[in-house]
Parts: sequence; structure tokens; C-alpha cells
Amino acid sequence: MKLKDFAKLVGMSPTTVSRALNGHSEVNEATRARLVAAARQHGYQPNAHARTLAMGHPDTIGCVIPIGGQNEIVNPIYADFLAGVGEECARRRFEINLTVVPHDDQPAAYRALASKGLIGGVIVQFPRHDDPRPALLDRIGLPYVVHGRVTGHQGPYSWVDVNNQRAFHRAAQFLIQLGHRRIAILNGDETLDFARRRRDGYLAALREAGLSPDPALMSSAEMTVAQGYGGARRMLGLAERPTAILCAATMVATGVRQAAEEMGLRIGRDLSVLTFDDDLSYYANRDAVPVFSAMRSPVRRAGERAAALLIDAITGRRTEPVQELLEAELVIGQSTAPPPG
Amino acid sequence: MKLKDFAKLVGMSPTTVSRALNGHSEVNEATRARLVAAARQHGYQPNAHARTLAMGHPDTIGCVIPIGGQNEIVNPIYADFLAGVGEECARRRFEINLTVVPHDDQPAAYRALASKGLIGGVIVQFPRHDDPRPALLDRIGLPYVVHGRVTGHQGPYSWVDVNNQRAFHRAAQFLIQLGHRRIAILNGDETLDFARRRRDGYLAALREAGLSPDPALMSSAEMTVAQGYGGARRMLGLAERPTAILCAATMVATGVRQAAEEMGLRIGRDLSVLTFDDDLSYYANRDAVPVFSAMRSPVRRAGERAAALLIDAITGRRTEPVQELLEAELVIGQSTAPPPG
DNA sequence: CTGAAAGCGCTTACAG
DNA sequence: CTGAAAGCGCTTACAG
Repeated sequence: MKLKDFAKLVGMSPTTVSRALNGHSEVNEATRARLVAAARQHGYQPNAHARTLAMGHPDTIGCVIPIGGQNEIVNPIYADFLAGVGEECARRRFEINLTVVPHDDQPAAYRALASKGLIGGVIVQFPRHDDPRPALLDRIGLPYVVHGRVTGHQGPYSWVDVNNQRAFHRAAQFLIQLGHRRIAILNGDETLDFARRRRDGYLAALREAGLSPDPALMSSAEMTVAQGYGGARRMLGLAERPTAILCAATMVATGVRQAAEEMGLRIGRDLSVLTFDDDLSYYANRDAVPVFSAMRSPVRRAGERAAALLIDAITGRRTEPVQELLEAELVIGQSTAPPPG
Repeated sequence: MKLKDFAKLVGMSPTTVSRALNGHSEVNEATRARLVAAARQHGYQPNAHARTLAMGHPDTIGCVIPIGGQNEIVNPIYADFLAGVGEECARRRFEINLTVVPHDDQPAAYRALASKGLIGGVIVQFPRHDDPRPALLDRIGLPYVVHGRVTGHQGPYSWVDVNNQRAFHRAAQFLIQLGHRRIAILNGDETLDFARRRRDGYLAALREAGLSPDPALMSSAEMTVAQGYGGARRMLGLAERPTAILCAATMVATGVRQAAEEMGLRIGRDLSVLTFDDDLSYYANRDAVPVFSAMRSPVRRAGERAAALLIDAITGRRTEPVQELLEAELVIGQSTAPPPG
């Protein structure tokens, strides 16, 4: 059904109906309520494309998933992050355009999305330290919110991030307070901004405790079971092996557990493990006493907030860049204890 | 830049430019090539909304992620499945509209997406045995492809599925051939169609071997680490405990491993574990010799094929429903062996 | 408070 | 092979 038909059905002009449905103030409240009810009843919904064309801007935010870059992996945090974005979009009556694009084609993809008028703004994911995307988007003039930060970017921009530096600072501090001196870190790819911040936090805690970092206890790679397994095997095979390991993701911790078992080490006794936990609903490291002690970070919430900021920017509700820093929560589980001996 | 401007720029009428860019046969091949090149050079892209309005149908497929139903979890297979959908859409120049919706609001959501003209068709995920969505979509007249099957649905419809029945049949057979007689199954939620088929395959293999199923060795629940852990603890605590466990997902197998370790059982020696593996890029159970023996199923490929079938239906390339059955591959890893003793 | 008319940026019969 | 004109279904100044 189109506006014309519906208007005829209710005996009003298309103009009035449109204004009523869009909540314009000129139209009588009683008629507005009546028309809204009638629309619901007859299932009339304005055509979104006609609407966008007439209004001049799409009520749509873009989410771009790059594939085939340095990280071939499709990160499962996308699922939970997108769920958060989706919830906010549902509340604000915005649509989501999802685009999968080879990593190197991203500039062209952003341009295309913008010039086709498909999106009013975009969320930038997994930023690198010197990520070129913010500058590109500034040039194009497409509003964006970064999930994370781009330390190398000049000028203000909007972002939503978890306090990775503090999370790893506190985590390392916690292990130090337990008495650990040999603390390893299995970090994410340190060309990614969040991984740098995590390393910084880890290093700061060591420094404050008068401990000097040992490169043999530091690894930076894609956060997978394989990294955890391989890294733990290597580090636990050292003459002076670590008594505690900081992991950047629960999948990494799972790999560490596997290696430890094979080597006859019991986690939470012979070896402490503390992991960053994106709190993906699927992994559910949140029983009464969690298996892994963890720095827990609300990814889904981050998705909601990123979408909220972007929609504010697109609708002109806010014109200045804004930043939001979420805190990770340190949750003590069964995997941490004072060092053995 | 809009068509009018671009046409002026290249000294042609908008009509001819539009026809050239859309590859209509009336336009001289030489001019077509020239205009396509010019469009690329000047970055002209037709406005998608105007285009959709004029063409009468959107080049967009819908993906709906329900939340808050029986499964509150945001399934990580969405990420890989969507990546597959996205790759096919990129090839076919289709867009993806992603909608997150409370489970019970799905009917309204599909209607809204259709009547707003936002999508030309939709992919139905995680169908239940008696899922009402196909009937609803038939009624609305919105093209769809089911990822999985809806056994209870009357009449033909398009689907892409993996042969779950055969996968679990073969898996159980394989364990039986190794000499196992007490084989447990930690299945997914059996109101979901794929979980039923898996159970059927498991039961068929037992029957053929003259083994009678034991309800104490069968569990049906959301596929999480917790299910694996809890199920394994319970079953391995039985007087007549199983010597092998079939799992419906790698996360479940991870939970089983955890329980087995705690109970001092070594997997691949004291206990065999065979898991269904959706081959999510993040889990990467695919080293030279995989940790878990698995029935491996290409989720990303399923996403590609579901998108392909849907786009064929939307564009009218195919008018009859079509079905595609993918086979899971049985990969032998380190977690299976003859029963102990 | 309400409506007739113009316009959003395309595509495509229709006429040449 | 090419172009002027109508139309896709909305919204919104403009006029009452």
C-alpha cells in the first residue's frame, strides 16, 4: 500500500497523513492519533527509499567487515558487537547496512557507500595505531565513530573504547600483589591500537613494581587458541618459566589451558591465568565462580554506545565529536593464585 | 554528484548515461566503455534510493538476528555466516540489511521490512522443526531461503543445509567401528530442526549396530561450554559411563575436555570425543593433526550459497524453489581412539 | 490546521 | 543509437 491509497482510505490528503505519521506539530493531536492507529491497523508503512529520497539523508548506519587482510579471521566479537548496534538502531528506528569487503578495498567501499547515499555514517572497527580510515572519512565528509581509538589520527573524532590500558595495568598489578614476578603476556596483534594500549598497561605495572620486562615472555599475534597453545608451550618450556600468563582473549586462554594440561601443570595452582574477556554471550565465562579470572568488557554495550553516538551525529543532535571510555571489570575466578613454592 | 551533473560533464543526456551504466544493449559499446570509465574517474555512483524507487525493487537482502528468545545467546556462527553472505552480495552487487529484533517480534519485523520496501528477500536462520516463519513469508509474498530446513512446513521452499543426519550417522558409525558401545550425545536444542536430524542420525547408527539408546547418555541444550562441562560431569559420573561423546559444537567439546581433565581422564585415550565443527575461522580446529576429531561443515560457504539462491529468486533468474545439501567432512584428529581396556 | 504542487535522483517506455 | 518526458512514492515549502 502506498501513501496515496492509504490517504484515500482514511479520507485525508497525503500531505496531512505524512505529517501526522512523522509527528509534525501542525497536525491536530486527535487526527494524528487516529491516523497512526489506522496505519498500524492497515499495515501502512512509508516506502523507505521514497522517504530517504525526499528527506535527503538515509536513516542508516554502515558496518563494514573487512576480510582477507592481515587478520583473515572473521572475529566472533562482530556478532555480539553487531547485536548491540542493532538494538540501538531498533530503538532509534535506524537501519544497518552491512558490507563485507576485502581489506584493501575499504577506501573505495566507504566512498561507494557514501556516494550511493546508502549510509549516513559508519562505524570503524579494529583500528590500527596509524589507521588511515579516519582521515579518509574526514575527507569524504562521512560521519563516523571508531570502536577503539586511532592514536595516530590528527584532530578530534568520536570513539567508544574500553580502557584497555587500565585493564591490563590492574590485571598485572593484581598478579604482582599475589606474589608473581615472572608474568607473561599473550597479546593481540600490536599493530592494532587496543593491543598497544594493553601492552602499555602491562609494562607500566611491571615498571612500578620494579620488574623488568622479558621479551621472551611477550607475544603479539592474532588472538586464537593456536596462539595460546603455542605461546604457552614455548614460554612454559623456558628455564625460568612464567608463573602467570595474561591473555588477550578467552580463546587464547583456552589454548594456554590445553598446553598447561599437556605439560602436567594445573591452572590456578601451578600456573595463574588472567584473561581479557569480551563477554561474548556464547563463551559465557560467567558462572557463579568463573573458570577464568578475567578483565570483563561489555562488547555488546560498546556496540550500543557506538551506534548511539553515530546516530546523534547523523541526525545533528550533536555536532562536536564525543568520546566514551568504558571500564573493564576485574572478576576473580579459579585460575589465579599465588605462585607455587 | 548526480546523474544530471555527470551527464552534462560528459556531454550526453542523462538517459544515455543511465542506459550505458546499466549495460543496456541499445547503447554503442564504445560510448558505454567511455562512460563507465568516466564514471569511475569522477566517482559518479547513482543514488541507490532513487534507483530502487525507479526500478521498483531493492537490490537488498535481509538478515534478521533474533535476540531474547529461548536462545538469548548471539551465536558466533552469525559472524562467519554473514561473511559468506556478504561475499556473495559483493559479487552480485546486492546490499545487506541487518536487523536485530526480539524473538517474538519477528513477524512484525518481516512485514515492516517488506512493506517499507527495504528488502527484496530474507534469509531465515536457525529454523525450528515447526517454524512458523516460512508460512508467514509465503503469505507476505517475500522471497526467502532457509539456512537449514523446516520439516514441518507444507509445500516447497528454498533451503541450504548441511547433511546433519548423515554427519551424525557417520560419526556414530565411526565410533562404533572403533569398538565403542557406550556413546553419548551432547546435542543442540532439539526443538531446532538441525538438532533433530542429528539425533536421528545418531539413533540410526546405534540401531544398525544393535545398540539401544540410553536416555542418560543423551542431552539436548544450548550448545555452550557449560553444556559440555555439565553434561560430561554427569555422564562420566555414571556407573556405566560412556567411552565416547558426540558433541554438537566445538564449544561443547571444550567443556567436555575441561570436565574430563578434572576427572583425570585423558581425551583420545580414556575418552573419545568427536565434535561437529562449524569451521568458524576463529576456532581454527584445523592444524595438521586437529585436536578434535570432527565433522567439519562449511558455514561460510553455506552463507554464500544461501545468498546466491536468494538473489537468484529476487532477480527472477529462478522461479522454482531449489535446495542445496552440503556434506560435512569427517576429519580424524587426536581425540578419538578405541575404548580403553 | 489542511492541501495542491514541486522536487528528491533515478529508470524506462515512447517517440524519433 | 539517442533524448524529452513521465513516473517511482515520498516530504515539505508555499499558499490558504
